[in-house]
Amino acid sequence: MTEHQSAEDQILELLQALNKGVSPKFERCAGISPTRLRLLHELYQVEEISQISLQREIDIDAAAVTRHLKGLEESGTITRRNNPADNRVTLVSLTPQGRDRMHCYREEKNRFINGLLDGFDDAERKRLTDMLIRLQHNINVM
Amino acid sequence: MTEHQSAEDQILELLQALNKGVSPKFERCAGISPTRLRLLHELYQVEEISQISLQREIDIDAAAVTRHLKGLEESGTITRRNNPADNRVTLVSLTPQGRDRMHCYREEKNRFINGLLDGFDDAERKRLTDMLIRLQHNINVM
DNA sequence: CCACAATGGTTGACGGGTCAATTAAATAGG
DNA sequence: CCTATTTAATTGACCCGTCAACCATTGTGG
Repeated sequence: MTEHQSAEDQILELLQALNKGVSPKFERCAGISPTRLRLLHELYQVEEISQISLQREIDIDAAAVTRHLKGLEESGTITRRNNPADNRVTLVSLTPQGRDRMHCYREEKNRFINGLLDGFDDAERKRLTDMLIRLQHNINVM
Repeated sequence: MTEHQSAEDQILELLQALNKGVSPKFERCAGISPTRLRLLHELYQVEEISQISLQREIDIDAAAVTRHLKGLEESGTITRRNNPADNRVTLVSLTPQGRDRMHCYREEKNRFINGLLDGFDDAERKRLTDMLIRLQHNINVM
């Protein structure tokens, strides 16, 4: 059967290899893990947000959110308090230092992305984005 | 500064989301994790191979290799023995049952990839592959 | 009003990857 | 030859994600 497998085959492995490369490199460049930066990015655009909303934005497990926030709280990047109107929810917000740090992070992130997309013109960036979206869609319907 | 960030920004998150989707879905479809299948795939094309060569092919940590092989050995998929010519290296090979199982796995993998690339014609598949390779390259030189 | 569901969050255990330290074997060089 | 270095593999500790169990709180319907 499909013996020209190599071409398509490669794509799966490329995706895996790519991700294996991207995250550590990003962390080394930006000084923060991609996931944590996404958390902070959400917080940055908002005064205060419940943990559950945060989780739904970021789309990772609630347990992972809890643990990241615990770390970020200890490092003085965020604060948490109970929602007086509903004692189940905890509200999260950036501390002033957290907001400060975001400026560096954003720059590093832009630098990183530009490096990653080096040699891609606008049209290619768009094509790449479209393809990734289509792949994502295909996975979702599987 | 870069305020049209959204386009490029998206790519990082798309890559992350994609990988988050691909691995579990693959495992659910194929009944084995992508990494383990890659290990078995290497073993499939060879009579016997040292752990270190295997590791270099797959490009994961030696510790991870050890643990995967331990699991695969317990499930009767592979066997290991010492290289009599060099007692440091252990030689790994598929058991007959392991070879059998690979037939199913390969089919499932092809099915999965076809699903993933649904709607991509040959030209697009090639373009995608090329782009992924370029991204990988960009990361490596960062 | 009260029992029962639903919701938000935390915790523990597990899989999968990393790195660092350790062990055993082989190889080199004085 | 014997020490010193390199090499292959293993182990332990850690990070990050998942799932499942649990707790507290809130909402709901008889």
